[in-house]
Amino acid sequence: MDISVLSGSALFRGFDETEVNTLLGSLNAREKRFRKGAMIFHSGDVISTLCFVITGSVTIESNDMWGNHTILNLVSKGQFFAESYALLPNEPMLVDVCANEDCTIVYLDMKSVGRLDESMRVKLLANLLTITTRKNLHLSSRSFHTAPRQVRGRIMAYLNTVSVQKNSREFDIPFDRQQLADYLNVERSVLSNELSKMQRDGLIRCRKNHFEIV
Amino acid sequence: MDISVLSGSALFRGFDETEVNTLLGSLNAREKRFRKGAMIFHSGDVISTLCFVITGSVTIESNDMWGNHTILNLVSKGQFFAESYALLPNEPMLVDVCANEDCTIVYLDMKSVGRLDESMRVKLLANLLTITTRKNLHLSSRSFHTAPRQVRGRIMAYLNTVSVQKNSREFDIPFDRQQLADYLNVERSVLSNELSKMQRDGLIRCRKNHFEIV
DNA sequence: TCCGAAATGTTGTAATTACAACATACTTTC
DNA sequence: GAAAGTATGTTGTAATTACAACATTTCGGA
Repeated sequence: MDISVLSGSALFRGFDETEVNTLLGSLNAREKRFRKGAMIFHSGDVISTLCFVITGSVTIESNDMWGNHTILNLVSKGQFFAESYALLPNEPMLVDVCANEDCTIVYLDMKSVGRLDESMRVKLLANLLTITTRKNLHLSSRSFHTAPRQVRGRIMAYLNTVSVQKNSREFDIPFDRQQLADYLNVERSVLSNELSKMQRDGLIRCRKNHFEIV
Repeated sequence: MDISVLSGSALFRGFDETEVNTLLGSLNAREKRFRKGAMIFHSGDVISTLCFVITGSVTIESNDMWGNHTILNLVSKGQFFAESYALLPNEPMLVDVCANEDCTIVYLDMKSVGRLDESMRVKLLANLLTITTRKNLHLSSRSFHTAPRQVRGRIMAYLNTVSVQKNSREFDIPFDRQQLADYLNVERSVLSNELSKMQRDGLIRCRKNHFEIV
């Protein structure tokens, strides 16, 4: 198992290499690979493992019975997912998790946290708290992206956020057109159309998933 | 200060009355009252206090420069808010917090957590973790309510959630029409209109904020 | 390089929503 | 209890979006 990415993660901040190895053992760390498009978790699953993305990326999705397909979040290399369900035992998942590309996931069993000695537990809990708190802010950012009533406003809200994150007017986004549409809660064709108009209006330039804000 | 509500809260689970009093001192607990409609925090504020609703309720809102007004969450008596900003120092708030009705708020300074002795800190961190994790699930529930493309779908998604929470087909909701519209991200008049249609179609019955799913 | 599959772009029409304007009902205050 | 103010319901029109159908581009194998 490649522990370099893991030991640099927010969860193990403040732990040295030896401690990380001990923790990985205590938390019964397991690695698993998925092919692009594979389902990692299904809505309704009950889990107790925190998940870490070693390579690739996954999408958190809501798929309801009327065919509405919504992407709530994209989790990329070096980030965690399923914290909520790992830390609240018996809460069935309300979302699906899919491999957005070929990826490697490490599972960490949170039921074992109680058995750690107190000094390790304090540090781990503090790190977990930072992770869930940051995830909170991240989750609400989607609300800002879907808050504008019109498609153009949503696109701009999203692109602005990415631009600020990447600290540049030119950047790649992790979504293809269909995924961006599902994330912004609009029709794919309407999204394509609006992107064309925005280019004609000189607001942006884009080609595939590379964007530039003019 | 009325500590009975506080000591029964998720934050102080596992602490006895004496410990709660000690903690309230260590965390520099302060109480403040607000009139309905008052702004408790503004977007851009930097805070380090966890906030607890003793009486009344508050709304978490996003108000952008184009006049879009969106309600992200309603926090009622016995619940916490601003955890994310309290726990991540120097993160400026992205939302406004408003008094939804006359209310009493207790501020708890999270900068002081590091000074607690270890056994108390572990318990407090574990409780904070539960709070933020639950808040995570709660935040994503709004995504499910706004996922349907059409107004009727959003209304039903929301009413179903409330119905499940209250374990009854008949219940009150905490929003008036304008607020419900802002929460579901639709026009107020369209919402009113759709509610009328749904009553004519025999799906629901409602009067003011009392609803019944038929 | 060619083919087929998948992704993206374009267009037109039907359906839905936004918005404004107004009617009605309910509340609060004096 | 009347008046004023607020909340809710209704309606029509303009604007936007959904949806379907098809054109074009891109990308990976054969």
